[in-house]
Amino acid sequence: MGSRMGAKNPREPLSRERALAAAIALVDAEGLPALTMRRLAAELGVEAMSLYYHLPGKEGLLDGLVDTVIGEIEAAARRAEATAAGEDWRTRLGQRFLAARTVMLRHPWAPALLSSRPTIPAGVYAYYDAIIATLRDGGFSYRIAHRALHAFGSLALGFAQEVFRPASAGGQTDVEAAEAELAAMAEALPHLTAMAAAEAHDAADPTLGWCDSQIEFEFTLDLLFDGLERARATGG
Amino acid sequence: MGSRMGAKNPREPLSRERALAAAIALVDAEGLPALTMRRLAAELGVEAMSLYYHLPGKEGLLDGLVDTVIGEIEAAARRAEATAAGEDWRTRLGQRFLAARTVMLRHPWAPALLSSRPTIPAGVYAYYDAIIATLRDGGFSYRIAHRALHAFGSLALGFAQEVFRPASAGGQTDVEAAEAELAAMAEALPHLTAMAAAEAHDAADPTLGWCDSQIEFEFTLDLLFDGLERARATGG
DNA sequence: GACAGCGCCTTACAACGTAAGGCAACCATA
DNA sequence: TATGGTTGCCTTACGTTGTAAGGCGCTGTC
Repeated sequence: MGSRMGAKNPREPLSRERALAAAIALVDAEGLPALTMRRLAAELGVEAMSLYYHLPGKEGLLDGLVDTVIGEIEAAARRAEATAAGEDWRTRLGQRFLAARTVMLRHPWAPALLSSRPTIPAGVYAYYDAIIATLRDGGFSYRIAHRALHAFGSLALGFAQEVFRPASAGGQTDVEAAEAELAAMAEALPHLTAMAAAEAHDAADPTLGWCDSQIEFEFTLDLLFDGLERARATGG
Repeated sequence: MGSRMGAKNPREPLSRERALAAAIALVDAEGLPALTMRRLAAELGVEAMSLYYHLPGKEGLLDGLVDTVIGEIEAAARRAEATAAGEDWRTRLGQRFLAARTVMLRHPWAPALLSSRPTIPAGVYAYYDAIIATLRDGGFSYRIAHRALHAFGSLALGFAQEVFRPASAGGQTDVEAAEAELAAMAEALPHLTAMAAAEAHDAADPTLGWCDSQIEFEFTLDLLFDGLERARATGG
């Protein structure tokens, strides 16, 4: 039972970075609710209170997670906009937003966490600053740039708006119940079910899981960009 | 100490409705974190466990809150669209969205609660169904209607995207610290501060609290509606 | 008048975040 | 080399949360 019995790697010394990395791994794997101080500590082979020497409480931990994600987004966006250097404003912005989206898809918990934070993380302001820069570069007034930011909304950070989420996401595969539910839905929500029927990309999938694809994201992007271009032309 | 000593109103008999009403009042007044089972029970002059006879746990309580808000939105939207009957699709939809927004402004906690729910509330589908109906009535294909729903995103439910939230919303009025922070910001975020300076509606307000007005909401609405109209014209 | 059950309460428990303090190992200094 | 402070982790304990289990009084019915 000697402490520090192992030869190499006698438990490397914990740190904010290690804690944050473990937290992200944990949340990626098991979702936000799984992230408790005790659980994270266990994941690091340590007791809960030990975390407090490297992190200012749970709130600070969450702030760290947010900052890390924003950092990833910022990095991805910068790369994306670098490869699109010289292009017009909309392809540059589009690349930026799509890059942000890939990060968000890697961390599905990020939107919920970000929007639950009591204050807007500092990194987000930097991100917005870059957007405004691109818009200004594209010949937009501050006024339209401002409104554009609002219009983009969470889209700018890569949030995918999932209109339809499977009603029972858990391993529920009660077929007859699902069919009954579907029938009831068809009566109560005629237009929605008609749309689903008309739009179902893969016809074999009755779970309404056909949304939130890249297509929708880019459609919205084009919609907004077109609108902004016209707003600029008519002089905002 | 006789129980039931009061003459009239000997504590009317609790019910799901009374509990939900009290919960909404509580959350309106003190925010979501204040809503605990014990606190809500106390507000009703009752013990915590008594709530479980009328509500299926806290999750069920939150579901009830969501349903209530969606109900308010639905009612307001129906009224709005009724007064706009006969108008074209965009004024009808616009009225609907603005009505939803007034409800959301009454319940600032609603967006956070709604987006934190693990499954989309049933009422939302009904709401979307009405939107699709209006779009179809306006001559849109299901495909564009589908994409329109995604493009609207949370806007359809009246969510106001607050790009800027006061960094320290608490009664922090440390003037010199705020000024120092502002100066640092001007250096780190030149475009954003320039925009803020150019856009500040009331010049005396340095807290960046000049966003998220009705104007921005309607601007985005017009942007999207214009775009959709053009998408319809070119045949989606 | 016995009895069923509704409505509320009491008690208790596990899990959470975290305050307070302890203890071993290190490191600089005298 | 002895010593005292600092660092890094642990132990214990507390208050708060949601809620399972069961008790107790009132009310209505046969």
